[in-house]
Amino acid sequence: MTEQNQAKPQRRRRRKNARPGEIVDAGLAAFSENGFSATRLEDIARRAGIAKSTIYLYFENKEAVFEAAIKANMANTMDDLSSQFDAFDGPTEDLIRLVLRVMYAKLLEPNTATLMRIMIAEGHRFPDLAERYHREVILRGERFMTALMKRGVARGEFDPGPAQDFPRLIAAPTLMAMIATQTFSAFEEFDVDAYFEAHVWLLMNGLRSS
Amino acid sequence: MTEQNQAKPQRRRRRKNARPGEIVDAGLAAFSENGFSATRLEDIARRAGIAKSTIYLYFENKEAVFEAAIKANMANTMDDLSSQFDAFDGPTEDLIRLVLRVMYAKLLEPNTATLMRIMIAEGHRFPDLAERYHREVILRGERFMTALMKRGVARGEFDPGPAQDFPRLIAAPTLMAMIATQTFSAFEEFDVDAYFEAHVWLLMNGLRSS
DNA sequence: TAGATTTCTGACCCGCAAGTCAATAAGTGG
DNA sequence: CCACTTATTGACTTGCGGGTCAGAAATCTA
Repeated sequence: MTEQNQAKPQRRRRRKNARPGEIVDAGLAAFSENGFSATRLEDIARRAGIAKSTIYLYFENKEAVFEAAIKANMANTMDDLSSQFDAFDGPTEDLIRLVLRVMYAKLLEPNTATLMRIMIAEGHRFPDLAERYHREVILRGERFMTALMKRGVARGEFDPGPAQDFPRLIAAPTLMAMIATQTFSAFEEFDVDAYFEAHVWLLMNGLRSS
Repeated sequence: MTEQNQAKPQRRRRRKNARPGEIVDAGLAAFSENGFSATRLEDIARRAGIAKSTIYLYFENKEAVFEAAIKANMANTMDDLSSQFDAFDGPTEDLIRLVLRVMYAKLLEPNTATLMRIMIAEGHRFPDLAERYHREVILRGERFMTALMKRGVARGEFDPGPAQDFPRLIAAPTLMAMIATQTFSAFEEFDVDAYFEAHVWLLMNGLRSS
């Protein structure tokens, strides 16, 4: 994201405006490896190539770094999706394919996956973050899926059915893929592409009007 | 599960064989609220109504309590499923319905949900636990789902298709429900029963032979 | 009822990580 | 090149929580 400076020769460089970004990046990386509690500010500092105390020049405390890291990543999570939708004119199946592809790409990208994982795990300890995540990611995603469904029904491609009321059903397998690659990757081969195809196949069969 | 003794009048009671169970229960409760790192042994002790040092009579250290808590819960997670399968004779759709119902019940039970959540979040910090979980829960679950699919195809109820290769697609929405109820329940109404119906509907439509 | 034995505990130790601050080096303008 | 400002730091304090242990209390045995 922002500039890396792991092993710059010159120490003690002054970079007031670049610092917050560097700290946030380092924080995201560190938090994703160990979760919130087990991450030491020292870790973050080392990753960012600065002293621990420098962090306190830019952030109130550890929690503030955490929040900033999450917010930074959350901001652009959903933007990629909307751009796909607007100017598409083909069958809804193709559109869903496209959208799901973006979702898979997003969710398998380590930063986002990590963020999601931490949110699932420690969300209830940061209620306002969880709320924000829910509002900005989950709900927006759902509205988006709902629009897709409606489009399909309107064009006579899908039958209306109870699944229309739970757009998150469409995304659920993506979550599963995230977990497979994040948590259990050491113990199994997981062919994301084949899984993706199976996901789409099952979904389309389920939605398609008969 | 085992006997609760939050506020027993008589203190310092000796209950050698009941202790481990009590500690494990208290541990599970505590860990689920705060995750592994943020949980203090003091918390566990208070919940179990004993002194912190008593824990060390029965467990090596904090991690051992965690492992015991997870193992205790894992042991019987899958047993409920197998019992359903064997002596069933109706259409596979009904069987899947039955199985999914058990899965939902299991996963929405706080202890199990919690365990799963922690596994997702901190799994990679406990590789052997994650491996065990993967083997005893994920893989067993998958074998089970595969058997269901085969049964359906053999009876001519389902078409063979790529989804057969990824039985976890069937279970994915259950995971989503877990997260909705665990992490975001404060911010939304979530009608589990309606969701369940929609899940089954979409799934059956997707699998059914046309 | 009086040891002997076993379970339990409070007080303690110790290391680690969050957070502070006076000293210091990097820039800046004259 | 020399004050002057300000970003940066390493050494320090502090509190918290994991882990230990000597002794107290419960239970057992006779």
